Parts: sequence; C-alpha cells; structure tokens
Amino acid sequence: MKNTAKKINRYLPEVIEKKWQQKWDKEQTYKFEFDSKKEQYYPLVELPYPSGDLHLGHWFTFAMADIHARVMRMLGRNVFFTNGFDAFGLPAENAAIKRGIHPRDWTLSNIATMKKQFATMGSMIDWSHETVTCLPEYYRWNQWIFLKMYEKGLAYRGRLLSNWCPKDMTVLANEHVENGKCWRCGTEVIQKEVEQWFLKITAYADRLYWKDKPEVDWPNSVRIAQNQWIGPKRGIEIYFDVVDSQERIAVFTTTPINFGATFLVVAPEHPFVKKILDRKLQVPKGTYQAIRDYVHQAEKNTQRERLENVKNKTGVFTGYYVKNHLTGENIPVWVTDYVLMNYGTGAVQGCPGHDERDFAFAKKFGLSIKRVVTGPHGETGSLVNPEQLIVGESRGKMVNSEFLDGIEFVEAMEKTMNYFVEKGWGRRVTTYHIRDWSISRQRYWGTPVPMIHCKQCGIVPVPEKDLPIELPYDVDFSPKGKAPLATATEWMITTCPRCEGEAKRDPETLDTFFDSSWYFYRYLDPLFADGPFPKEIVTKLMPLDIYFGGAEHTVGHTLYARFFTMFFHDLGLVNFKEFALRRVQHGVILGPDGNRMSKSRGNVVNPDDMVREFGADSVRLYLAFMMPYDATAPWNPRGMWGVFRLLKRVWEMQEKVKDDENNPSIHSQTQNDLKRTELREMHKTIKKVADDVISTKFNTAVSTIMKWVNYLESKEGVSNEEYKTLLLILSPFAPHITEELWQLNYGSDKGFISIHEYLWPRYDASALKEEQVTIVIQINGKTRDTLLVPMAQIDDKARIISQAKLHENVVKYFTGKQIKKEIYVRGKIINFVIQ
RNA sequence: GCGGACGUGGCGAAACGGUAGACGCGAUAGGUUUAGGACCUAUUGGUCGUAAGGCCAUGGGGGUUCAAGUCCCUUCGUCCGCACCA
Repeated sequence: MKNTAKKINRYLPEVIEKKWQQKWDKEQTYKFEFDSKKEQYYPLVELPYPSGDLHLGHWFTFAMADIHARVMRMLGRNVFFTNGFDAFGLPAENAAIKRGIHPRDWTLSNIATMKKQFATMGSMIDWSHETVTCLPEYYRWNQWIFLKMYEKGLAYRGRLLSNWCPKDMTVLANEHVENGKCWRCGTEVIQKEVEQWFLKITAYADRLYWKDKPEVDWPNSVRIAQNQWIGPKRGIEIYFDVVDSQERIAVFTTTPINFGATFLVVAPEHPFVKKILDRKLQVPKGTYQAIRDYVHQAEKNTQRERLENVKNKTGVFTGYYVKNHLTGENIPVWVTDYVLMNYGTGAVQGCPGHDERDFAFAKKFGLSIKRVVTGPHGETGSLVNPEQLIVGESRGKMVNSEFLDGIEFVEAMEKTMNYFVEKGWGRRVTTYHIRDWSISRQRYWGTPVPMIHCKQCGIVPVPEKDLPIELPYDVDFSPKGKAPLATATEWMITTCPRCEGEAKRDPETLDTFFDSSWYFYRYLDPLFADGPFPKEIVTKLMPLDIYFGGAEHTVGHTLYARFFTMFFHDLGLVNFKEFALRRVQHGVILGPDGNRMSKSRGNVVNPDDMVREFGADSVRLYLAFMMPYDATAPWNPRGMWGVFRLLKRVWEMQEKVKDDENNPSIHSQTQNDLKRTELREMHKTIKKVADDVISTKFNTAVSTIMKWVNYLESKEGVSNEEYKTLLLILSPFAPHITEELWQLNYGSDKGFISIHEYLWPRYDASALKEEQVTIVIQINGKTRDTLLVPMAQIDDKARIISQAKLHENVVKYFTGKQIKKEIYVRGKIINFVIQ
C-alpha cells in the first residue's frame, strides 16, 4: 500500500471521472495499434445515427460492448474498438427544413455533441478510426462499390411498382415498410411506379438463405426471420394462352391443381391489363371504362386500403378467356387488386374450391366453383360443385387425404409439375419473397448516384478516376417528389465520358442503408485512398468477432451487410463470406412506468442526468446488472443506488486492506498466505466474471462480483492480492473508480501505468478445487439432508451411501420401507428409491 | 393464417436434468449516527409448527426419468416477426 495513512476521502465520481477521461485521452491509453503478433479482436456496435442526443439505449449497447471489449483486451487480444456515424439520411433534411440549417451543418454539430456525450461514458473507443458517412472520403467508396455492382449487372435502373411515401416523397425499400406505413414518419405508403435504381439482391437470395449448419454464430431468431424474408418457394409457372389473341399469361403456383381452376385473376398493374388500356387489345367500350376506372382506383389506394378489402373482394371482368390445358375449358380473366404485381407473375389461377380468397371472389361474382376429387395427372375422377368452402381446410391436407392417398403431398406436387413441364405447359421456377433492393432516393442528403445520362449513349457510369462525385452544398433540398439535385442546374450539367457530348448527372441519392452495409470495413482505415479498405489488414481483422445491435435490423441492415460482404467476396476483395462471426442483439430498457420511453409519455430517463447524480461507473454497472442483455425491462431508479453502494463499498474497502511487506504481485506464481477458501473464492470469481462477459451475460458477471465483495467484507481483512484482483476484474465495468483506486494504492511514482493496461488476473484451476463437497441426500427424489464428503473420498460410493443411511433425517424414512435402488451421482447427489 | 420467443417471489432476475429463488431493489424488526435517499444486524415464496421439521410452490394438465423450472406432448396467456405471397 502506498498510502500508509489509510485516511480515505469520500467517493466522488464527479471529481475523478473527468480527470481520468482526460488522462486516458492524453496518454492514448486505448489507442489501437495493429500488431500482427497478437490475436486480433474486432467487436462492433451498429454505428449510431447522429440525432444529437446519446440516449439510454445507446448507453446500454455501447457500455456493454465496451465492457466486453475491455475484458477481451485484458485477456490478451489486440482489440479494435471504434465508432462512427451514419450521417446521411432524411432526419437531417427534415430538421434542416424545420430550423433553416443546412443538413450538413446540423449533422456535423450533432456529431460533435454526441462525441462529448460519448466521452462521459469512459469507453475505450479509439476515435482515430472514426468514420462519418456523409463525408466524401467515405461516400466516394459508396460510389465506387455502386460502379462495381453496375459493372457486374447487380445495379440496374428499372421502372417498377414501388413503395412511395407521400410525406417524405421518396421510394422506400420493402424492408422499410412497416404495417403499410413508412418506417420513419409513419405515413401510409402507396404503390407507385417509379423509375429508379435497384440492387439485385435477389441474385444472392440463395446464398443469403441460412442453411441448416450456419458457419457463424447468429441468433436463431435472426436466421429464421431472414430466411422467412428471403422466402424461397419452389413451384411452377403455368402458361395460359389467351383465347383469340397472341397473348399468354403465366401464373405461379406451388400447387398446380388445375382441375379446380375456374378463372384467372391478374393484378391491376399486370402487362395484360396495360395492353388493354393502351388499346393494344380490343375490348368493348363499357368494359374498357370499367377496367380503367378500376385500375385507377387501385392505384390510388394505400396498402392499408387494399388490405381492408381482404374480405370484400373487388374486380372487373376483362372480356377475355384463357384455356385451361388440363380441362380444355376456357376460363374468364378478371382484374383484381387482391393479386399483387410484385409477387410471382402478378397473375393467379383462381381455384375457388381450394382457396378461401378465390372462393370469396367466385362467390361474389358468381363464378363457378369446382372442387377437385381426382388425381392431378388427368386420371379419372369427378368434379363437384360445393356449396361452400370447408373453412380451415388446407390445400395440402385436402389433396393428400382425398385423392392422393398414400403419396406425400410434396411428392405428388413434384410429379404434377413434371407432368406440366413435359407437356410444355409450364416451367419450373423458384420465387422469392425478397425483392430487389430499391436503392435510389428522390432526396438530397445522400450519396449521389455516380451515373451520367447521355442523350447519345444512354446511361454511362462515371469513370473511377472522377470519383467522388461530391454532393453540392447549395441546393434547394425541399422535397418535391423529384430528386432535388435536378434543380442544381450547374452541378447537373456534365460531359459524357463516352462521347464527350453534353450530358446530365443522375440526380438521385443512395439509400443510407447502402452506407451502413460496409462501414465496418472502412473503419480499418477511414482515409485509405487506394480502395474502400486496405486488403492486407482486412484479412487480419475481419470478419467481425462480435456485432452488437438491435433486433430492428434483422431483415434490413444485417441482411444488406451480408449481401455486400458476399459481393466483396465475389470481387476477390475478401476471403470470407460472412461479415460477422457472432451477432448479439440487445434488449430494450423501458421507462420506469413499464412503457417504451418517449418524450410524449414523459418517461424518458436521461443518461446525462444519471451520470451527474451517480457517475458513469454506476450507470455502466447498473445497465450491466439490471437485466439480461437481450431482455426488455423497466428502468428502476432505485437500482442505481444498489450499484452505487457497491462502488462505495469497494472504495471504502481500502481501509480493510492488510499491509504486507512483500506486496506480492498477483501475477507472481508464489501464492501468498491466503487461505484455501479465500483463494478459491477469488479464483472462482476471476473465472466466472470473464466467462460471463465473453458470453455477454453481464448481469451475472456483476452479481458474481457483488457476491465476492460481500465475502471480502465479511472477512477480518482483505489482502492486497485480493484487492488488486477486485479492482482489475471490476475495471471493465467501472473504469474510472478502479483507475483512481489503483493509482491511489498501487500507482508508481515513476510513471503512469493505467490499470487498463494490465491483463486479466490469471485464474488457477487448482485453486478452484474444494476440499470437501456437499452431497444432497434425496429419498424418492425429495431432498432430505446433506452430507459433507472430503474430496478424497468422493469416489467411494459404498462409504458415502452407508454414511448417508446413518443420517437421522434419512433413517426415519426407511422404517417399514424397502430400499429399491441407490443412486449416487459423483459429488452431487444420492437418491434412495424406497417403497 | 404462418413462423418464433417467453410464462419462476411484491419487482429486476439466478439455477451443466441434481438442495428452485443466487445477486440486487423493495419491505419488516432492531441498532447506530449532529445530520444524511447513509450505515450495521436479522428476517423476507406460501403454509403448518414454540422448535426440530413437514407440506405446497417455477401459468394449467399429462408424460419421460431415480430425479424436471429445465426434456416431450397438450392447453391457456403474453410478446415479437411475416402476411390477400397464389
């Protein structure tokens, strides 16, 4: 002990925390140096959006990741822990419009604010690798990646029916429509045909689909949800020839029960309908108007309005018929909005005897309803006209039980599909629920699409040497429903790289989810100029060892990020296919009232207030302790006191530390005079805390420390060895107080060595061994007594059992009974089965 | 409708198939302090009992097992994801 006087001051977090934060900063305590000799470790938290306020949720995620990172560092890994900002996107524009500030200025000042807030956390984030996505050093490589994708045919321009947010006036990716509403502003989304850029994520659907044995450790829930979102379905496209025309309509089905098909329905946006409206196909005047009116109405309807039509089917007859190959019958073609243009082929064969929706439709419009009770191969059988659909009866069951007795449903459908293909009536296809990723936005604050539109040459990619195409600062960025950059006339005008004629830039910007799909590569070297990231380092640090984040990114961000990494792999930029070896999702801290925190409810807990009152160490510790990392539970204001008291007790424990002349280092091999029990308690704690933090069980890690502190307090005195160990294992959770106590008691006069430079105490497996164990004595599975057995005798079953039989509490149960069985589980339990 | 997760004290929660409720909050009683949302000691799932000890308890009901909070089936409930997906 350095301070022999043992007169300690009060624990005042507000005094010590700032001091150490500045010291660490000055000493570059957390500076990451790439060291090829060490084992690298790359933990990551999803990069935050610079809203200008670091809320409790941020604290929860970052503080836990920080604890994990610190422990890994103490365990000898070379830990690369950094952060950046997802700085493009709509909120900046909206805030800018509201306050009259430029989105760039708003964003950059928010980043400055948030970095100040981050500093109060006392994390080991090394900001020298900070990446801000709205800066040209970053988005230049967005453009580069986009060009590579274009080159490989993965980026394409299309005019497709898309989700359109009427408020934000931009298209939305499928992943960002929630219950028919815009994920950002909650406005009802409408379907609109918009010409825009897409990324062909569907080309990677098969590879993104998680197979049975995933090579990386991701939560099962995420894998299932992603698979469901990708949603591959093997089936058949069946061709229906339109009677009296050259037209052919294809439908997709997984269950080709064509005997039951009595009509065909197409989506309002179907090309066949378009041809009618364009008068390329003739229909009577009245029919034309009816179709036109119906299609116009459908266009105007929001997703929600269409969903409200679930029970009340609407539609209009086109006047055309198609031939049902199997029956030879001609069946009518109707237009209806219950068929979706963006799934399958946009046309469905109506089998009202087998499908509730088709049934409702047929019922409403008086179409015939047939139920198949015959084989699918054209074998004999009959058709019946049922009065009603048997509700709840699935297609699969019906087919299997009624007319394909003994054949597995899947097998039967396989046979049927092959039959169709042989006959030339269709082709085998796989459809996906996932759609190509709509990637361009009709807004200002984003990465400009690096493309040029030339009257002569069409769409021409910007040559790599011309990158970045910088986003101009002075632009009228108010939303107009068209890309605002188009109004930046000077910026728009350029020359065609191919013909050198006058050409225009592409005024659209990239979805910010493009930015966040690969940022963790850029962290490696944010200023790297010869590519998106340095190839030599990427193989050493990537893939991520652990990726912390929220469940809301299950089908959006993390799926996109996987796609990008697979693309990088195909380009030969990386030698792995998954970007994160492990994914850990955090839970949600609710307000003290048990509701989600929101300003309108007034139940928001501000971390800055908590830090002011208790200090960052207590906030970190409580966040770790309050619940399992992935749980959702309310904030308990009293809980802060619990952990604050713990820190205070650790502070005051200085007084209890015994002075010993030798002051033996805890890393020395020679154990000092700690008794076996004391040693065991210490080593048990050392091991469990590390194990728990590695497996992100922060709550039990803290409780283990608490338990040990209780134990240490109950003793006569605490040795330096114990106290040092306590400070070390507590240091990842409470970096400030432990640094203060370490320097106060063990600091050197010669120079500053932070406690955070030390390694995790080595735990000694032999110290864990107990001299004796408690063995539970059960009778018929009920605990009746316990027995203390020396370790040396643990294998002596006969002896232990005979001893157990002598116990008073046990022996009384034997009277008048017979022992049928004696079970002994080594070192654990004895169970007498009596009768 | 499809898919998934979860139901344990007053609360947050612990429990390799092996003494259910660790740890913390709160509560009760007592003590202590000039004061303090302070500190200390004891108790704290229910129930019977002076006690020793017993009985009942992990949403409900079955099952597997010497042994089940944990595994299986079923049912109820809560939460989440997807959904007119053909």
